[in-house]
Amino acid sequence: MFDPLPPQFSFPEAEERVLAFWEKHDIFGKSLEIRRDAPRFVFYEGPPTANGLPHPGHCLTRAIKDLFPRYQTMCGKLVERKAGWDTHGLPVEVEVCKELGIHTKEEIETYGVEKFVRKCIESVFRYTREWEQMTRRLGFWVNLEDAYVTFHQSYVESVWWSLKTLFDRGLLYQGHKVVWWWAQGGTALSAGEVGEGYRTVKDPSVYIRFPLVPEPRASARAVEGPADAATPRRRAGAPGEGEAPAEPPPHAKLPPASQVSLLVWTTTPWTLISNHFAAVGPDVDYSLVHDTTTGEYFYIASALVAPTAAKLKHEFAEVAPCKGRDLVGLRYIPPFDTYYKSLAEKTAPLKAGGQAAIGWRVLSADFIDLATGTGLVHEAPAYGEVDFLLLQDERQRFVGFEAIPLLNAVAPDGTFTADAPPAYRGRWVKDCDKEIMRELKDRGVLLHQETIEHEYPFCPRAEDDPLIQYARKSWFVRTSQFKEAFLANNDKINWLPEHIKEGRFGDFLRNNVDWALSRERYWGTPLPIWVCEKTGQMEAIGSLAELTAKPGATDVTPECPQGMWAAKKAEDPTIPDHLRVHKPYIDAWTYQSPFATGAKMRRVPEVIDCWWDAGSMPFAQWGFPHVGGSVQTFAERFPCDFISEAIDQTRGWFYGLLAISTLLFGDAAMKDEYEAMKRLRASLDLGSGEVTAEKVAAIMKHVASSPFHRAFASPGSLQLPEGEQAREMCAEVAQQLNEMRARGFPASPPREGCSVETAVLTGSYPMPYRTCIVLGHVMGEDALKMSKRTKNYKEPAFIFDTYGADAMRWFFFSAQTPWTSIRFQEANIRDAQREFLVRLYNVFSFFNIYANIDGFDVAPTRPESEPRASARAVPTGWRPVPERSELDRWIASELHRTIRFVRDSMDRFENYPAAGRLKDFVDALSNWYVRRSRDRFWRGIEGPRDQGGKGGAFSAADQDKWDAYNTLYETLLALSQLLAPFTPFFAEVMYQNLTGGQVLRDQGNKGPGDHRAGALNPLSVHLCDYPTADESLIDESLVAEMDLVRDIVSLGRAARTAAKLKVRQPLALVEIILVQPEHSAWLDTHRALIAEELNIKQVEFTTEADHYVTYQIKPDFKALGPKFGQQAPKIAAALKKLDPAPARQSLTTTGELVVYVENEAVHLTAQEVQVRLEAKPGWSAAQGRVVVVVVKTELTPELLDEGLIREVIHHVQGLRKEMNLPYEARVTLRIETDDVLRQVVERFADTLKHECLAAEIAFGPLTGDAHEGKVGPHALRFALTPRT
RNA sequence: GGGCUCGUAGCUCAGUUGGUUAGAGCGCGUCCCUGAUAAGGACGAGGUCACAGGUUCGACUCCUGUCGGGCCCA
Repeated sequence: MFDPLPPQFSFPEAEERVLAFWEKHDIFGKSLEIRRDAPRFVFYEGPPTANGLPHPGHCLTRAIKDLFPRYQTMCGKLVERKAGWDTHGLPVEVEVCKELGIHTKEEIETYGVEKFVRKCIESVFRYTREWEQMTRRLGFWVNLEDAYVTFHQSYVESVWWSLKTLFDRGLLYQGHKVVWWWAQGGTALSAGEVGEGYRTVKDPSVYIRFPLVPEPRASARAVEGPADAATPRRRAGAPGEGEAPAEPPPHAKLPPASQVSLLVWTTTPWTLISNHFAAVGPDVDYSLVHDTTTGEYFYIASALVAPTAAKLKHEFAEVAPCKGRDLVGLRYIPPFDTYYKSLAEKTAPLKAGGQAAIGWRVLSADFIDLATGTGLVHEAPAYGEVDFLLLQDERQRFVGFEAIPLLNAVAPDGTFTADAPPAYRGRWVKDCDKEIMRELKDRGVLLHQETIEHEYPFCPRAEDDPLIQYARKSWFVRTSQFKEAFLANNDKINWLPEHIKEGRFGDFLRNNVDWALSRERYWGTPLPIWVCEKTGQMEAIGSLAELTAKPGATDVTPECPQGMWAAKKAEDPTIPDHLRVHKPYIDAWTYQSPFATGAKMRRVPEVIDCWWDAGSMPFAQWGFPHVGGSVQTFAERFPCDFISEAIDQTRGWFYGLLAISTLLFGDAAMKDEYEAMKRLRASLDLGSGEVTAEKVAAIMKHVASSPFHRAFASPGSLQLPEGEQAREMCAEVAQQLNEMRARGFPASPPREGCSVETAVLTGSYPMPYRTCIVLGHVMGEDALKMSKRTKNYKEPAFIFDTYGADAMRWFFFSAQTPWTSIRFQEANIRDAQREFLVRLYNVFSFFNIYANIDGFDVAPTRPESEPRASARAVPTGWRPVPERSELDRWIASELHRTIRFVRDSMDRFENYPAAGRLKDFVDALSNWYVRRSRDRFWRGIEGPRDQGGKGGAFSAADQDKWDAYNTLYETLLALSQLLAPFTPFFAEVMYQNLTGGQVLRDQGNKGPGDHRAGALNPLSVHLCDYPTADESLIDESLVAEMDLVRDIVSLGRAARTAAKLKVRQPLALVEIILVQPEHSAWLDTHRALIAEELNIKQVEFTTEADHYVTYQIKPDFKALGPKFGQQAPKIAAALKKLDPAPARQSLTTTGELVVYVENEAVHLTAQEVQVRLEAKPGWSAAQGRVVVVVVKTELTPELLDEGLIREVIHHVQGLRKEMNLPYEARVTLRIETDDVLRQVVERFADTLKHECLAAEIAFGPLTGDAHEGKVGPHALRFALTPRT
């Protein structure tokens, strides 16, 4: 007995029961426990921020993140799922500021950094409860209790370890970065904030003369390598070598005394004071023009000569054209001598040899815009990002990176410094624009000024404050050095969709610039660098313990003589301990400088980019390497097998993971480590010096802190000294190494026993993740971005309550590939549920109802003591599938084909094809297997139920019935397991019901629950193994034949429709014409089935039916094309001309066909052509690829009468339903109609009585309410009276 | 402005190394079933595969350009 299903099944209610069941029995925990010793499938959780509410996009991410771990678990892997939370960063600070009603850094300082940071820590978990509810309700199994949190001390210290490692390897450096700067507030703004504040404003637009230095070209440019000079910035997309070499600039031919200038354009006159270079596009066309008004000469972009002349109201006569690259290297006099007066003659050595001036030269740039201006651009690198990058590229050409200074006459508060001319010092730069223009005009440098309107950003908090681009000191990680390693790692990642690898992500990697790490903010991982107050020398610190162990380390401040942390903690014991490693507490720590006596080391003020936090999670989630056991824990779980996030993470988390892992664990890291080891050995003098326990301990300590030695080095490579103690330590290390290798670390293990050196040479790239599914964005109902304001999407909770989590999950998995951007429409979710879950429920419910009616049971029918082949229960009438009927063998074939397909797809992380296949299978089960099997389920039972087993005492009819039950039962049980990763709730409901489990019964559903199968099955479907395809049950030809029958039936119906003959009208004959005779023998045995489905009395098969059809011989291009190439269309033409009947004859008898192309015989095989059939006109026929179905449309009086009676039955049954009569209610039927129909009814009275459960049929005029209908040409009035 | 990506039926989306009849669901129309029943099913109409060139014997598919949407970066 199966627990009866509730009359009104509610998916959301059932899901709540399932959740309670899972929690009560800790099914998630058990699913890990049963795989405790299994190989790992490693999953990394990309940490979300909990200071915003979860929306449908997060549901998609979490659904995908749940699907594959569940699948892999059922496939026998251990899939730990540690949750994580991203807690640092500007968004958190912004939220807190909103709450406090403040927004500047100054206001934060006034409010108090300590109080502010404590507000931040409260804010980050504001919506934790909502996140946890969503996660639980969606069925995302993840370990929330043991989540990693980026602000936790162990996490921060782990991040510190990574930064210290990089600092010690010289990969962390200080430089400049141009940011959008709010000068009045003294802070940089994020891209998002800048985007908020754009307004249309009027700004000056000025044309300035940069006179060329009147010295001979030879001396001016001799130091410049022309090819080098013509190489634009690397972002330009690689012109460079192979390009036309630069020509001498045309003005060289002018008389020596000629006045030649660059004509330059800018909209920020205040930046001219810090002018450093001029830029041209190397491939842009320029012209040397003669200003006939003044007699001087200008360089100007050819395309802009005319508009500029018009503006200046000068006449320009073109003298000679040239390319931008010809101008590169020319020197000029800037409009202000701020820096020029002292630095004009300064040169610095080039890497390529020789010297070059450190400024006021023409550079080549790729950002020259010919829409406005003059095509020559003034460069003040401190005030523009592209300008600054141009400077960085120029610096690369010099021996010392700092050989060229950054010229900057503006203070962070936006006023001119002492470097600027006295008139402007101390004044807000934008206020000086007018005076600067007047001065330049007076000096004759400014040729023209006007105003333009354009979009310019303002501070979104202080609307009158325009932002400026401004270079700030910043810390960088030298990621650009690792570009090749990034690309090599990227190559090993399985990206879905594939184009991410070479497209968006590969592209980003190829254009890699150094990671700007630091942020001048408060709530983030503090940058662990301490600076000597005297010498400026620096040290990185890897942990709090390391810091406090430094000589003279203390956090005593004037306000806190007993130490800041102790004081604050005493003041308020509720301060979370994790804050010890945060601002402002960490800033209090100082220690003795190792660089200068009596000097102190103080921390730099910055915190770091929170993307570095997130990208560090592979090791930081374990507190690696400080926390005990974390080295091994990490090594066993790196790299991971699977991550998934939305596409916006390409440059965020996906990049962070890859970059940080490559920097820390890549071959360059190993090489550095190898060198460090060598240095350590040398310093300990192991070669000849005395071996002491201290020396061994020093080496072992080093080894212990190094993941590379643990993972890559063999004890031999350490060249440890001899001795009992050393040997023991070696053995210990060796054992650990072997264990880690056994668990698959590193990703590509070097040969057994090879040294670090060999590992470096063989190259072992630690990509942090093997497979990454990049999700599309979830859009609102209107295909626009989801917006809280317009409310264009339904809340997840609403979907859960209305349709359930399975409906949402199934929609995500089955409606589109995961990288398609999804429209989150309620209707789509409802449809997805109806076409799959509801359909499956109907089949499930069908089984449940009739299995209980017939007493089908899966309880063991033999004594427990009797040995069984398997631990499975033996259900009523069970026998092996091959002994069952064809239909059973067919659905078993389909089931196992489906299992095979779903496994293949899921192993490749392709949920969409897998879901599609499951959908098709459920469709086949519902619309063919159950439909065709109904009679078997409904047939009455002849003998007792408890026979069977060996000796099979069932009658053939009973056995067939039990076969049907067993087949449907086994199919549904397998389906519940197949679906478990996709729709874990409904899968559990099915499984529990089928195995006598508890989910439904716990809720007070009545039902005896008397079968014992449950005891033999795992407690939950999620503790089962994923089904494995049994190839022996797959009968491919049966599948093909059944497809053919379904095709034939479908075509037959189409033929009927075409002839306007409804299925209710019986017909005499259907002719089925096959292209190939191969299946006809099998089809012959299925005449009855086809006859029944089509309501046609006689079914005939033939391959020769020339009077119904014509033949067509068509080329099969897939075979012909590669073989005949250009001849293919000619062969096609020849085939078209062929007489098809004899051609077909030739093919069937000789298997060959000869056509003539340009008088040459071409021999074609049967595989190279396709024979098609086409019905001749006048027959009602429908054609498929290999079959034509022709229906005989002739209606005899007998057939017509049968049709009429079916019509009458249809009407009566309709009325029964309308009257809500119980299925078994017997009725009296009264009919009023003409004589003809009456005679028909009388003739078929028995059929009518049987079909309509009519005990009596009465004829005569009807009074009162009678129903009316039309039966063919006859009018019909009728009424029903239930009999008691 | 640059990079990536998408554009296929009224709507939402598939389309597997290029092969000549481009698919599904919804919606629509016609019909069937009435013992899964506030369900279920069949059939049909509907497409210049955004546009324009090119490569090829052959292009929805590959290349170039244009137009339009999205994302990221300027």
